[in-house]
Amino acid sequence: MQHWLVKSEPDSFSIDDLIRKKDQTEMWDGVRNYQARNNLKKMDIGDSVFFYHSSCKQPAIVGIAEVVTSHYPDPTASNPEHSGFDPKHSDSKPKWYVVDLKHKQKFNRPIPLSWIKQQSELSEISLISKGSRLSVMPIEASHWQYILDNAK
DNA sequence: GCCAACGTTGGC
DNA sequence: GCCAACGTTGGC
Repeated sequence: MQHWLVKSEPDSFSIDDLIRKKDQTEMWDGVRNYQARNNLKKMDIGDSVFFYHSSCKQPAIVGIAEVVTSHYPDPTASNPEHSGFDPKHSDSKPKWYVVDLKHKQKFNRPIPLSWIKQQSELSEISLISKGSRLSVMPIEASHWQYILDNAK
């Protein structure tokens, strides 16, 4: 099993929004970056995902979701009415993909970015290293475990 | 609101 | 294929 981290701006879609969804599940659409997309395509059903709040007062990992589908074409990319529309994308020749994510756990204590930066054990984590602006990134098992142990 | 760090675009 | 210009992300 692999571990991941996805970012979301809580003003647009927060972990509480995910919890309120039917089956606590949401199609994770709108990824329009090749590296992030490639990460998305590597996701397997059952993989665990940190839910990260970005561009807000306290950027932090706020909980865990689970991958419940394999990747499939992003329907918002083939909808001209949608802001994520891409004329180079089609259902027969998809360019962009989504997976469905299901809520699993919300931390009592979010893990702030500021704390993560202070941990020498996490100095190599993808979240704070080069290319850290990706909205979908892999997390090493050791980093995952270290964060979990401090989340409770 | 600023700006660093990227990614993307497009002229050549 | 290079690279300048531009756009976006996201912390601060």
